[in-house]
Amino acid sequence: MSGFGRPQNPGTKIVRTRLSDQVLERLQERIASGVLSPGEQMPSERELMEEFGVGRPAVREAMQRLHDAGLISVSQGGRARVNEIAADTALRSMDAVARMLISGFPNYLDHLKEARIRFELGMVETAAERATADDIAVLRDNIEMQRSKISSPDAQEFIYCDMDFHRQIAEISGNPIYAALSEAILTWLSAYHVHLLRWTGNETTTLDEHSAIVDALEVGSSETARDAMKVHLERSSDLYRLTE
Amino acid sequence: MSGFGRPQNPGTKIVRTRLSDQVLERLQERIASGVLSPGEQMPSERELMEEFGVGRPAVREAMQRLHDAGLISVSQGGRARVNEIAADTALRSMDAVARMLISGFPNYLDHLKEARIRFELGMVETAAERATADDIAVLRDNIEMQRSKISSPDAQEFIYCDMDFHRQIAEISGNPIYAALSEAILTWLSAYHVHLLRWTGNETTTLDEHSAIVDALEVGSSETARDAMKVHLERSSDLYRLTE
DNA sequence: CTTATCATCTTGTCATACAAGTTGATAAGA
DNA sequence: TCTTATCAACTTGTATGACAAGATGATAAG
Repeated sequence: MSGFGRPQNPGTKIVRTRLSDQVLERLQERIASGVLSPGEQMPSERELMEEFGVGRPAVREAMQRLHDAGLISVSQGGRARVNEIAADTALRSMDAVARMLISGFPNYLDHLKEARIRFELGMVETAAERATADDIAVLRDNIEMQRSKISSPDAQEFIYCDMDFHRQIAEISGNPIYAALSEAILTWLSAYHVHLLRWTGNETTTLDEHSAIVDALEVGSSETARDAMKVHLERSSDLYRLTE
Repeated sequence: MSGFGRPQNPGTKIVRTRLSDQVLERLQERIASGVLSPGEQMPSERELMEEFGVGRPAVREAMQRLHDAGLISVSQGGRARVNEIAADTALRSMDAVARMLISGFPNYLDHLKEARIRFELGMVETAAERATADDIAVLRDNIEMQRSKISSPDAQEFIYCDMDFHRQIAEISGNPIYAALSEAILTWLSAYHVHLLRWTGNETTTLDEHSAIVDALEVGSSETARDAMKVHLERSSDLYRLTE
């Protein structure tokens, strides 16, 4: 758990930088600095290996890592394209590890649930400060939409509306980090509860709680919104469970 | 922004799965299921290419991606070792993208600052519920340590103590996700303020605010701790700035 | 028993070759 | 002239062989 922001002590062993590391660094620089702007720009592997004076594996591995990080899209036959970077790009790159963490250590699911509650409480406070009349209308529409799905043949439709509700609050907050993080957390949590969740009998309770939250957002009261969200999340939190 | 938790429509175009993708998936399965436990277990590339019936590039690229995700450690000459997975493993894999996001879009620094404040507020509430007498003692020690660094020749020593204070609160919360996220956010933020920060004249104010937070933690009052942390963060927030 | 040497295994890198997909130009047809 | 089909030239995906460089453990010398 040694902080990785610290300047390294002069006694640490030197790191062997592989060629692909250096190529990766150069390419990252170009993308970060905008020399390679989002679109169709990426040079071919042959051009890059000639330019950097390295073999194809070095270039190839660097490109592979850029692809894994979500910075570029590569497809057979065509040149690689630089993606436009966003907050969800970063989170997507840790998706696999996060899933392994949750499935490998069940208590991480509890930690994630706890973090999610705190996160949503903070988010709804921010949303309360910035919600416009249009935002309120969108949320009210969503509630009605969800109400219409109560007796839907596909039970998951109801849950998708629920997720959309929280997604919309994330957008209202105006912070793209919130939006991306909310999306990611919902994805990870839903991977472990969707298929065993019924909600039978709690649908109207959920809708009432959502309405209370929107009411608080409408009058711009952070405290009320936070309290309403807290009630909502702590009740429904029990629905996310690995076993039992 | 299409939700990636949704089941894919049956009309979407099929994905060409590369060989390295399949190898990666198999290896990820083995690590997640514990067949490959943390330690020295990883088979050599030759063994894997023979076992899976693919060429070395496919195996190699898969191993490379495992390395980038932080799941294994590879070194020239020796076999790859499986790392023990933790929350910071996941966050480290998005480090590069996060930095590009902040440096490329300056307003993301503001978004991150906002998110950090909300995050610390939630974290300190949790910490207030769980802090033990020993935890309080550690925090008090840290404050004294930081006080001794006020007139240190190296101004950054003071800041490192400050970061440690927040790091310790993260640990007290008992949630490893908080600890890892706190660490990561501090790292990203400090990359953009450490070198231009003076704090001259504010050192004692900082220490007083820290003391107020610890006092609240000691009596286990979430609300008081939250308020104290809010005062502290909103005052010092102005110190993080790209320009000006 | 300690230490130095070395054979062997490993990953890092390169070069070449071919398969498979994409793209744009060219030629045939309407 | 416009549309369409064909194809040549790129591109990435993959396999193979080769050599360099580091790590490891056994062996031999002291």
